[in-house]
Amino acid sequence: MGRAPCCEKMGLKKGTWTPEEDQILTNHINKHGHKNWRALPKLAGLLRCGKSCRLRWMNYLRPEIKRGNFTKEEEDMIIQLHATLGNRWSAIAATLPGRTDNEIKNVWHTHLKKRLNQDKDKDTKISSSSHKKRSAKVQKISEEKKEPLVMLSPPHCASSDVSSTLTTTATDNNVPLNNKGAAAESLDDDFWSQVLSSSPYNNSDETTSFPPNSSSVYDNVDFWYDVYMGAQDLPYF
DNA sequence: AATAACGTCAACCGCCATGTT
DNA sequence: TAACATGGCGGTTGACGTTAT
Repeated sequence: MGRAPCCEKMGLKKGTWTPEEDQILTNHINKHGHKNWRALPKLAGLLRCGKSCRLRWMNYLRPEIKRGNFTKEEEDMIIQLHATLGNRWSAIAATLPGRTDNEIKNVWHTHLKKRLNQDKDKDTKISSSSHKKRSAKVQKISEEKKEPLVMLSPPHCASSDVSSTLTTTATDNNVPLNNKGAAAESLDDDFWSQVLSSSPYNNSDETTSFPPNSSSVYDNVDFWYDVYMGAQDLPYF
């Protein structure tokens, strides 16, 4: 037997969502949550397939979604994480609260790829001082890595810790939280173990938080930068 | 003013992983 | 354990807005 189609094609609306549809979906989810996406449109009275509803909610309607342009810090973080994670947009999104994988993917394709190419062109012409700084930083990291490493096992470094630290912004009990945390959890344990063991933030002090506590995600850019730089030393990449 | 070219972004599609029966 | 259902992810598309000619 073949796989069941995602949704009934007949009679279901496609394309841009109207404000009315948004309102209906938002009201329904605020009231009942979204335990079953496939059943949701019928229950809410929407002529959309469940997948479409889920996408609309996840990428646009969730209250924790941050709209507006990406900051320089966010863009830098995306570039750095992309170098490490590749096109694992959901994993990258897990580190940027309020940003969706779709949004990050779009920004990457529209802005950042270009920016990277430009930077690359510049780099081939000038050896920048920032590069030297980074090299010095990497060297420092390498030196620190000579110390015995204590591998953080997932239960300790726990991607769930990552997700809770980085993505938990909603508090409405009726509304299931953004599941992007699960995306972070989906990262290979091996990956995080390797990256973290390479990171200067890895030490035997179990009280060290991951990432370090800070008032905003932007304060963590250095943290992710260091994780990234550490990861670059891994043969895996 | 017209329109072609380009950029942006919301949304769709198909596949895969995981959960359930 | 197999079959199926569902959620989630990444790639891609197409509509729309903006800029250049």
